[in-house]
This record gives sequence, C-alpha cells and structure tokens, in this order.
Amino acid sequence: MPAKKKSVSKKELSQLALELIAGRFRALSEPMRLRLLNLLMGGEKTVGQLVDATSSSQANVSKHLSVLREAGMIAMRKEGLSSFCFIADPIVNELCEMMCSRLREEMESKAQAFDAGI
Amino acid sequence: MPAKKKSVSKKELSQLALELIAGRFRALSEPMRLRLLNLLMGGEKTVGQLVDATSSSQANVSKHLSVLREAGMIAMRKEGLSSFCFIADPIVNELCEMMCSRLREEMESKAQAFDAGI
DNA sequence: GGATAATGCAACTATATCGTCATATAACGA
DNA sequence: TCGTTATATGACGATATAGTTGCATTATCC
Repeated sequence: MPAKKKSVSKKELSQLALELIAGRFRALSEPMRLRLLNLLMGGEKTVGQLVDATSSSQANVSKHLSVLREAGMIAMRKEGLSSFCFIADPIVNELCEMMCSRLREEMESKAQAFDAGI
Repeated sequence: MPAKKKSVSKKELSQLALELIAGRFRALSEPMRLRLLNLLMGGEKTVGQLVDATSSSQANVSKHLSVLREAGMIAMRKEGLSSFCFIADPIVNELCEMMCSRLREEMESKAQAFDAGI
C-alpha cells in the first residue's frame, strides 16, 4: 500500500479538476455555440454551411468553433477548400438532451402550478 | 413547394430554448460554484459553513449561491439565524459526474498515448 | 503564375462577470 | 430597545468574452 493518500474526503474535487470541468461547461454556456452544436447533431457541416445557417459572420462562427474544438467537443476535417466540422464527443448530445428535457419538465410543472392557481 | 418555409427540421432549438440552456450551463461554468455544489453534494450546509469551507469572502459565496439559486440548482431553507442550502435539482449530480468521468477518460487516453509515444 | 473562394487570425469596442468593500436587512438574545 | 450574528445587496475596479473589421493563408481553377 503506497503510504497515505491525502484522504481527499472521497468526493472533494481538486482545484484543477474544478477548473477543467468549469471550462467544459463554459464552452456550452453560449447560445451561439449551442446552436452550432445543435446544427452539427444533424451531421457534419462545413464552416460555410454553419455561417449560412446561423446568419452570423464567418469570423464569429470560426471563433466559436475554435472554442468548441479546444474543449474537445467538435473536430475538423479538411476536404479541398472546405473544413468539415463534426461532433467529437458524444457527451454533447447527452448533456444537451438532459438539460433540455429538464427545462421542459420545469416549465410544464410551472404551467401546471399556474393553471392550478387560477 | 412553398417558397421558403425555413423548415425547422424537428430538432432545431428555438432561440429562447438555446438561451435557457446556455444560462444553466453558465451557472456551472465557474470553479467556485462547482466547488459549492460539490460541498453540497455531501448534504445541506449553511452559508457560513460554505464560507469557512471555501475560505472565500461571505459576499462572494452569497453571490455565487444566488446565481445557483436563480438557475434552480439549489434552494435555501431558513432556520433561526442561518440559511441552509441544498441541491434542488438532481441533474446537478448527474451532469458533474458525467463531465468528471469524461475528463478522466480523456486524460487517461492521453496518458496512454503519451506512454506509447516514448 | 494569377484570380478566386474558404477559412483562420489579430486588433478593437462593448458588455458581462468575478471578487472586494461597505452597507443593508433580518433574526435572535439581553 | 439595543447589540450581535448571519446573510443579502449595491458600487466599484479588474479581467474576460462576444462580435466586428481587416488582413493573411491555403487550395482550386484558369
């Protein structure tokens, strides 16, 4: 047994772990990036297609894509003039689905409470 | 074929939905808030206990708690002078577990690649 | 080689957020 | 009532981030 392991009280995360986790959540904290991911859920797309689909500037899309890439959520593949983007981490779908259905639940329960209160 | 109906292909999220989802992820995008949630996973705590545990200022902790509260992730319960905080949305545990284990996987695969490359 | 198209990159502005200090509110006890 | 304790809130400076503009780079076609 290798000495004592600074009993990290089982579930307390280190500062590094907290920062890494926070960084990944931060990548998902902008509507524009979520929209890009949402589009990519339908299959890989070129940067140009994403620009058209979002009606945003090419530079802006490119920057958001690089944030997502650095967070490991998407990856790129070059083909001729174009760069194809695709979701590289399956966790993206799961996370968004979870958040989405949770929000739906919440809103429905609020709607019920609202109706009941009339 | 009707002109341009912007066929909202089934899974495209509305701007409102995107903003709501982004807002919830944003609440999870700060190490300090994750740390507070991490502490609360061990059971409810008073604001003062959280201040002590984090060695941060009372004002700062209080502000982060209100962000988490507005995002619906925690709730408060008053008892005498103290306010007890507790996790109000079970999704918090799931999301953090997922992110955490995903990061672990990633780092391990990187470590393997590193070892293999020596 | 030269023109054009797709993408990436740097500098800038405007806005948002973190953390701190000082102060306000609220509950309890004397 | 007054004073103490626990928490919330408002103002402020420092930093970070989104989006724009302009330019650089790379690949394709002539």
